[in-house]
Amino acid sequence: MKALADILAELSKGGFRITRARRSMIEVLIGSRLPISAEGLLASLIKQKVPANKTTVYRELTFLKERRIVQEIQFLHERVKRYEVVFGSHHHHLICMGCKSVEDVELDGELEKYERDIMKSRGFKVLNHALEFMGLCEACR
Amino acid sequence: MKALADILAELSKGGFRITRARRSMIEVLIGSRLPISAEGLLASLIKQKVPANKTTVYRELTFLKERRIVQEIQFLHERVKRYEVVFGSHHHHLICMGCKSVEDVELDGELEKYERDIMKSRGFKVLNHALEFMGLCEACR
DNA sequence: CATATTAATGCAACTTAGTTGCAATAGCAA
DNA sequence: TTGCTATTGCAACTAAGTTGCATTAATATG
Ligand SMILES: [Mn+2]
Ligand SMILES: [Mn+2]
Ligand SMILES: [Zn+2]
Ligand SMILES: [Zn+2]
Repeated sequence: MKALADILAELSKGGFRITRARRSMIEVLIGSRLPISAEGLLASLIKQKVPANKTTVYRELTFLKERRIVQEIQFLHERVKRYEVVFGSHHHHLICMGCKSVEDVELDGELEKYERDIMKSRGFKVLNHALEFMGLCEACR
Repeated sequence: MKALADILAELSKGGFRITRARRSMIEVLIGSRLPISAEGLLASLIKQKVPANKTTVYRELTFLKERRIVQEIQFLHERVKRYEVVFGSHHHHLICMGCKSVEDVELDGELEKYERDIMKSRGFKVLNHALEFMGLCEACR
């Protein structure tokens, strides 16, 4: 779990400014348990009395994506994009259709086996993948 | 691979009308190698001199989805939805980042093992999943 | 064939999610 | 304190899809 101070220091070193909006957005992203949408992020800022604007939010998300500080996620059953802080390792999501909660899962070592099979049998070189599981969490079953 | 005549017969039996637009849309969907977008579908119809309209295309796609004749696919790297005729079995896609081609892959027996693991270790019951692989096809490597 | 019923269509106006140009503002190094 | 320029806000725009409503056209029936 990346700390706010580290991220800010890294940006500062890169010649970028630490504005109120930037700091607050990163705070909200770090504090958000489930991946958050641009709209949700904006609502969070406004609730915290941080003056912010739709355009700023989208531009800042683009900025943070470019720097690999956040990653964009498109859940299959939603039209909006969501964003989460990039942790060390690549992971996937378990999405509860009951309560809409989202949990992380890691199972990449195993997927790599498929990717080798795909290479062998089809000549297709997998560089990336997207996987999400929809279902019911323990509480909702 | 489902045949046009079968689909039309089934719809006719259900009390639905076989219109020029409906027939042509199903034809285009059957004939399209890679999943096609609403816009692409409309362009196809117009090229074939089938009078059609954006609204009709979207409404027909909704109709065909409800009847499980086509399925909607959201590729992660695109904003538009795509549609393909539903073949017998559930499958996934290999998307070439070079030439944008799309190939089908089936590997579901194996994913079920993960889903059982997820159930055991997290109490999360997987009901559905989405998986796509991005990379380079044989020709583009 | 003629005709009634109603499924399907076309148009325009609307919505949602995100983008862009540009002038104004504000971090921060000096 | 000041200058440079990164960042912001606003309004206008775009892309993808949706909706209400009046009109048209499949098709069942006589
Ligand atoms: Mn996550
Ligand atoms: Mn397919
Ligand atoms: Zn739940
Ligand atoms: Zn290719």
